[in-house]
Amino acid sequence: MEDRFDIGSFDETGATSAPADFGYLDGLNDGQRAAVEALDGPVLVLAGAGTGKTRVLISRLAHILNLRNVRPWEILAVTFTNKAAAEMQERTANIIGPQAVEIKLGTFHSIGVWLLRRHAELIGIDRNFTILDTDDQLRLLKQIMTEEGIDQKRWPPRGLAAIIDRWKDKGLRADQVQGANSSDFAHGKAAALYALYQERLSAQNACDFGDLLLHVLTLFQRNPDILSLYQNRFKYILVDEYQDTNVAQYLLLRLLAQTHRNICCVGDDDQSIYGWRGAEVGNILKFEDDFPGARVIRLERNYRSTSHILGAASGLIAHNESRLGKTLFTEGNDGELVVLNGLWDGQNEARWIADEIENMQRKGKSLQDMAILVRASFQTRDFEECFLSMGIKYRVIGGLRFYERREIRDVLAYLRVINQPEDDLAFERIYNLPKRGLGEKALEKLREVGRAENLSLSRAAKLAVEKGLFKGKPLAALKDLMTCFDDWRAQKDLIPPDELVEAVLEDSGYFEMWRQDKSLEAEGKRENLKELIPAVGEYESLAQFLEHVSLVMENNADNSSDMVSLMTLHSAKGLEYDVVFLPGWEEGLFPHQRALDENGLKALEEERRLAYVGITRAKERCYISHASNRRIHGQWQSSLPSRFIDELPREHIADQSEQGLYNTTRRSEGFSHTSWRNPDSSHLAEVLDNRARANEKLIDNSTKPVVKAADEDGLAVGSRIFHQKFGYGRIVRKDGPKLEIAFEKAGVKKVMENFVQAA
DNA sequence: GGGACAGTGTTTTTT
DNA sequence: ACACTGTCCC
Repeated sequence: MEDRFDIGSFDETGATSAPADFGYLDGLNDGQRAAVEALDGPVLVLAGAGTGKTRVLISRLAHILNLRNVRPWEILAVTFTNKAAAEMQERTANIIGPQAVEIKLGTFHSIGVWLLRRHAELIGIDRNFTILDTDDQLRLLKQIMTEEGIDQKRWPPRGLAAIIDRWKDKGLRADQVQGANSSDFAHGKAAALYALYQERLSAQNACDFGDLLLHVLTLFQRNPDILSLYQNRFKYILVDEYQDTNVAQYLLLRLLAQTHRNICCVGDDDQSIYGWRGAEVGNILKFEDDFPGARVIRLERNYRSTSHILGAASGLIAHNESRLGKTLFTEGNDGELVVLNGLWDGQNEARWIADEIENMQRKGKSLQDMAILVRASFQTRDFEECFLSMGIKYRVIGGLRFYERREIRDVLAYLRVINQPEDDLAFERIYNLPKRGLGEKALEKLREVGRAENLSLSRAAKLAVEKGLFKGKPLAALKDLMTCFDDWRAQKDLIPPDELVEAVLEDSGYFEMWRQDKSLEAEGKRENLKELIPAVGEYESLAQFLEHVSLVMENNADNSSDMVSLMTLHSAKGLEYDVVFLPGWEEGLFPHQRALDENGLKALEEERRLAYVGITRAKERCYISHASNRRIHGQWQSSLPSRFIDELPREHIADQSEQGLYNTTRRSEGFSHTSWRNPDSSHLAEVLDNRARANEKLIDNSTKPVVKAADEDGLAVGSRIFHQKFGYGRIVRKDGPKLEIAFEKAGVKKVMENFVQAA
């Protein structure tokens, strides 16, 4: 497949000879049609949620091939996820036939790898370089920090990883951040550590994910001849989810589009939810400046949701200030109001949702058309417990992927060393796994040899054995391991990759290790290992398999049986369900306190977009809920309804909340919003002020004590109490351990007995 | 080299 | 609460 795309070798003779079929244009609305037909020049398609964006992209691909003298491989189509790429590939093939596979279509990263493997030598690495994932990246950084004597308690390696990632997202190489004030990490050593890290990566012939883009950028910037090859080749460029591009990706696109200027970016600024990992909404906001003369086409007709759902979502997102602004409309029916409910705690919330699910199921709705979308993954737990006990089938989407499991990563490390002897990280992972009596000392010796001879660990190991630097048990162990590697490498291109993996599992003693292990999880690990073999068998070579693994960490979601889906809001982007439940709309959780602490108003807007993404996933019914009490990190916490609830237009909402549990305006001075004082959040400050003022009123008429018989703890209706979070208040109602309390500052709330003390 | 213990940090996630 | 890390000691 690789070299079919070789520059210069392709056929320039003309466009498709078959008579053009324009069937894909049928049924497009005006906006969609305009977006499909505006073939030349820069085009920005602002495609709101559910407006048929993918259909437009695919029709556009077909239209280009039909009308312009262009071969499929002269079109570049970029997506963010493999899933999106696969979907586009498939749907395009349905329209234009087998030539669809010749379109250069993939994720930014897979296209980066493709380019890098062709021109690796120009940026100083070998074409069979290894792609490191986050885990390897972190281990390498830890090593470097240890060597540099940096206190990893004070400066967590994760922090450094994030700093470097953000630099790479911005398209900044180590030499471009020297002396950057960007970070006082480890007393300003971040830039130097970044440089060291890059040195180590090249020495190991490895790239991290950021490099897959940054190296290509460097390649293009330093080799104008290479750049122009691709500038000429790619006559049409299409970009999906443009709002998620980071600066490096944007720079790459801008370079590539320079010659033909036929670039079409499709995105929705209101669905930009990845700012925290370097995405720049700015890219979409300033498209017209970057590509002068750009046509901007808005897709505003929503085909997905009922008008109440759309109304609720639009009303909410209208509270964001930095947006291009779209007005989505639907010609579908009103449908049901968006249901809002406030509940006592997380369990009740789960129970209520479970009941609703069962109701709907009884009315004939299938489970696979329903989803529960949460802000943070720990929230799925209450639901899992509840569904398990009620016998509702569910599946959790996201979480640990197959290739991230420890036992799989261990085997992958073996395979990586076989494939690429320079891969020290992989070598370190397995040189003593299973235990073969090689410890820290042995590794240190190998490192020394490696440094002296400028060799990688696995090469140094071989040399050390030959030179007789080891004795006794370590010698035998190392010798044995080296013989194994020699054998495996010799066989690597002679036997199919699955057989090689089997050999590795047996010869290395790795599988045996789990056979010996009598612990509960060992069986599962063995199962996973066995599952790995046929998976590898699907590839032609070991190298191909490894590349697939590092780029396509697939979420093998089993779509076969009827289950409710549970996932985070982030992973729900791009999906749709008839019925969507959005639990946990509480201050602190959603919007997430930590996001607000770190990024203030900017984060608040991103959280709001996340809420918007959530609501717009729903086609027919949407349920939003919040709980007054929730256990977070083992600690019970009371919380207020999310400010996003206040922002939902009432005309689209059916509030089912119990009286007293839910009041929009219960915020006041002195608690919950103390932790973020952003000077430029005046708008916010105003909102908070309004809420506080409303609270004053509420307190006045809610503090009438009604005295009843005293309880054994002295907690009776009418008694004055103190609560950690809400301050002083008076009990107005009591139901076992559940108290309803009129707080002096916080308004009326339901609280558990054990959270208050008599005052 | 492994087991016991203390300490720590718990948003989101793709590539 | 809980899971994961690092450290200490045998």
